[in-house]
Amino acid sequence: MESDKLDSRKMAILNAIIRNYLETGEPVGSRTISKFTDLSLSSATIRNEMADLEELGYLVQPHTSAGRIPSDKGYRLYVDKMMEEKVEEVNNMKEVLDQKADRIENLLKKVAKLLAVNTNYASMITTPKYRSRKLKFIQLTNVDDSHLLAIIFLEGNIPKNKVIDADHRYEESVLLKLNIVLNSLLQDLDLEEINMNIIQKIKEQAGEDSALIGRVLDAIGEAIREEDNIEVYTSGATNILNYPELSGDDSARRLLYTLEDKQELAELVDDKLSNENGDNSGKRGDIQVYIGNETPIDSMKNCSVVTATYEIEEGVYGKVGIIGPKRMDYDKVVGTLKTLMTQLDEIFKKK
Amino acid sequence: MESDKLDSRKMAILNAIIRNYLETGEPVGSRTISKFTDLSLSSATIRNEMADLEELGYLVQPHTSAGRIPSDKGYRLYVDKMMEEKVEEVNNMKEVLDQKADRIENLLKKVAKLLAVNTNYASMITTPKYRSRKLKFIQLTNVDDSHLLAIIFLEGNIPKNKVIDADHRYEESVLLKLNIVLNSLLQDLDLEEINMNIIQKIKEQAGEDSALIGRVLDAIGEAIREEDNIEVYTSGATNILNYPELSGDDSARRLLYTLEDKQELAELVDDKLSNENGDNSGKRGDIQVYIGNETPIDSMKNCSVVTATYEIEEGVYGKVGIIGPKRMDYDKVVGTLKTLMTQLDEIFKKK
DNA sequence: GTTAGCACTCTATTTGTTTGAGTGCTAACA
DNA sequence: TGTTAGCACTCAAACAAATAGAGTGCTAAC
Repeated sequence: MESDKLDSRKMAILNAIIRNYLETGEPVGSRTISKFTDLSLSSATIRNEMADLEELGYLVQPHTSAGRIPSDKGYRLYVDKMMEEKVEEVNNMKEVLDQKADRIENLLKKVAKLLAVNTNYASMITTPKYRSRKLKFIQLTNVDDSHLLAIIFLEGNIPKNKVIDADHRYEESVLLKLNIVLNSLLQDLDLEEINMNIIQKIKEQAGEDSALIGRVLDAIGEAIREEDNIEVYTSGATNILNYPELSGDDSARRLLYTLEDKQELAELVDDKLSNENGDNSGKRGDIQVYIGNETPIDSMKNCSVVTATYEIEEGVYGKVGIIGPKRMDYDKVVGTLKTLMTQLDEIFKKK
Repeated sequence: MESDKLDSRKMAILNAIIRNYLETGEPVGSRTISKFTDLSLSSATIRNEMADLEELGYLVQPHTSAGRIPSDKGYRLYVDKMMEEKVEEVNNMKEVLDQKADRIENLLKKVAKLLAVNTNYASMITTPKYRSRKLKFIQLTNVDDSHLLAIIFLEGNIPKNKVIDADHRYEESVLLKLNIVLNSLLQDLDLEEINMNIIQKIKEQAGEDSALIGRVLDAIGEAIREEDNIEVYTSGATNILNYPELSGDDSARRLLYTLEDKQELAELVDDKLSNENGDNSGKRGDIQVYIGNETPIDSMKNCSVVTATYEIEEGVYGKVGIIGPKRMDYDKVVGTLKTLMTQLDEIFKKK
């Protein structure tokens, strides 16, 4: 039994086969490789080598009289050892990202679209995940006779508005007092730290207006939870339909379905793609490639998924991903993501 | 030449054909109708009638030796004259709509999903369109040494936050003064009414802080424009793939594409579906049915689109739509939309 | 006006045939 | 011993012909 290590000729042949298949999408035969490469070997020799490569699990034959196509293992080897990382120019990246995006959401949506347009695959991007948001600052203001507005600033300078029902109009002086009480006791706390003890203190200090406090705390809770909720934006989902190997069976349908239900997708991505902090993932700038069955998301088992982690500030990460057929242009996708990461880094540092 | 008016037997036959076709999706033949109805006519007679109906343009024959299917004109007659409007129960509607939805967006998203799940077609819903938003109230607050927060209340009690760059920290008293100036001069104005004249006045009264005023006004402009922007939420787009008559050619692909690009879709819906205020549309509770080519949106020409207009408050409308194959279950869809409209009305009145 | 009957049309399905790409194996070669 | 030419073999895809079945239109009789 041969060792699992491939000699350089086998490597060259495998490389040629995969490159050819990525381009054409057709099973590639011995004759093609014989001409296509400068190894100057006859098709017969290639055939022997191909048979070996198949036995070793790097290639697969769709049927007896067809050429070979790469197996997942083959792709894996290609991605790990053979891929040439060229730096990818990304069309319009500069213009798109330089537009002022007041809200991070809008920036993320743009990024997703940019990726989809540039690669012709589907893309997705999550909002960044904070460990747990802390309250930075809260302010109550009169709106009308029966409503107050709570402006809630969370860690990361994110303002949230919550309208609160009130039984009557509050005097400015009362609001001022409440604001001071709330801020002095709640500042820099996250949800877990706001316990009964603290709540009790606030209510005491608030005196007769303690009824309102409950509603204010609810509003804070809501605001924090909302912001903690990871969201996912996708783009180019319909690009998937361009790849016959996916639209043939109902892979494409299932994939589109997953991409459409953002709620579920967010959970999947959060659970499955971000979870493996142990090994290689999670470090900024790193790119992960999931090939076929390696993908932890069921409906993407017939695809490859390439993800990257962006860092918006110390310790606050989000995920970007590109989903395409297994025969995706890995060089390009990885290059594109790397370029994007660099650009995003610059943008976030500036802030 | 016969009159275009159909006698009651022709009506009955056409009705039977359409109903049958809606169910099965297969061209329906004379024999089927002969048995299916209680007209007790032989297939030969039906055949003669069918030939007439075809000549009159209500039916179409895909090919010589096939049964007939309804033409757009046939569907139109069906929708106008034959449809039986049963009141549709909508699954879970109560539960879903009763959940407190603090933001109108969330309610709309839920409605879209509800419709898609209940009908098995695709659904879309726009945010309501205000004529032009007026400013109700603005308040500036210190955030830190180089930023202010502008809380901008628009007509309809919509709070918007804008963070404004500041060169230094402003004294509370200064902010108080600015707030008063801004509110006294800008209250209840829309974008068009905020003209150079007014801007000049504000700057005068603001004195040395007039530099800031420009940025504040920009923020107001942005807030109003953002809120004026119609957005569209969709759901169940992938349901489209369940209908072979659409996924056969690339209708489905084009439709999915349209539904994915919310930006473009919003414009289309706004332009084309809301535009015809002249005739029947736009009145609350009215249902419009666009069959095939009647649809003003290109990528939906092979579909039928059923829309309704909801009213969130006096004069403020939005559109809901259901997109499905031409052989959609019109009775059900119209019924569902009507039920929904009633429910929404209740919700909005409560507010 | 209605209907039975029949010839006719056209699609969809099946079956068989051909073509061509590609393989594996063997035997000869350097 | 590794490489190659040659050949028999396999299989999917493309094409063609045959068949079955659903449905029609028309005619003639009721």
